Amino acid sequence: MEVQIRNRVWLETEGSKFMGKGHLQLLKAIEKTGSLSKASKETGISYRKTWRLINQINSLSNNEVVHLQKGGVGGGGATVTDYGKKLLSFFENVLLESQRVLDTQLKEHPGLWD
Amino acid sequence: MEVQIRNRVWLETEGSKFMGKGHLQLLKAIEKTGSLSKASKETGISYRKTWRLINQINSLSNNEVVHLQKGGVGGGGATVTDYGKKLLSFFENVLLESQRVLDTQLKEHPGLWD
DNA sequence: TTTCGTTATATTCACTTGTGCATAACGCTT
DNA sequence: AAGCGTTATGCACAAGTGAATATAACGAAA
Repeated sequence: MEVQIRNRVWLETEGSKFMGKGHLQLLKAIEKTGSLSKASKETGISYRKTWRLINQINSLSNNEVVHLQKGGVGGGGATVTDYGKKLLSFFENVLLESQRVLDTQLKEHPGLWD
Repeated sequence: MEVQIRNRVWLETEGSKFMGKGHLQLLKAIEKTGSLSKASKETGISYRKTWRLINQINSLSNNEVVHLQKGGVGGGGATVTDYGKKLLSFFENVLLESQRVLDTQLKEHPGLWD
């Protein structure tokens, strides 16, 4: 019996979801592409959801996480702020670390799945 | 800015969910009450879902986790097997430990939420 | 054979979540 | 002033999830 341990981690503030896996994917894709629409295609997440997630993380945070420009050269664009990059790095670390711990716990109990 | 870190942990086997938070609550309640219907009321989880979760964990596991008796004395009942108790104990530990690790990570990065 | 409380199962409804499509608003460039 | 690609937003639809309800099936005890 092959057992895997999975987890989902997210940050909350005042009961509202602040940052999760989707946010992380999008922040990375925005860094790479420079726009919400391209990040949407890159990740496979619909633009509707993309916009909602970025709007969420921006409005819940005291500091701006993604800077949005509507109109202008190239039609506009989106960039991850320095603060956003710190946040991204922190959360990515948390994800890796937590999964590592869980896998360890699993290995410490062999023979439980016979 | 008050930030909390949350997580959901579950076990999978062959792509199907095997055990999660709901299962854990129910196993505890079954130990206490001796029946699915009472465990359902105890936890506030609907009987439909209760039955489905227990059926899931039983059919995905090689060993019986909850022993179900349909009909008979008192109409029947449900008991957690010895194996089920081991499983319960393991998973409860994993939940506590993982939350502990996440909270630690959060504390290691003060000033990120100013 | 009847009774009892339980397990087992189908059906319907509401709620949530995400997609897809359409369209407006924007502001720099030409 | 026109064009462009982007952000911003509404609306209808589908899919998944769980609650509520009703009812059948079961088997030991009386």
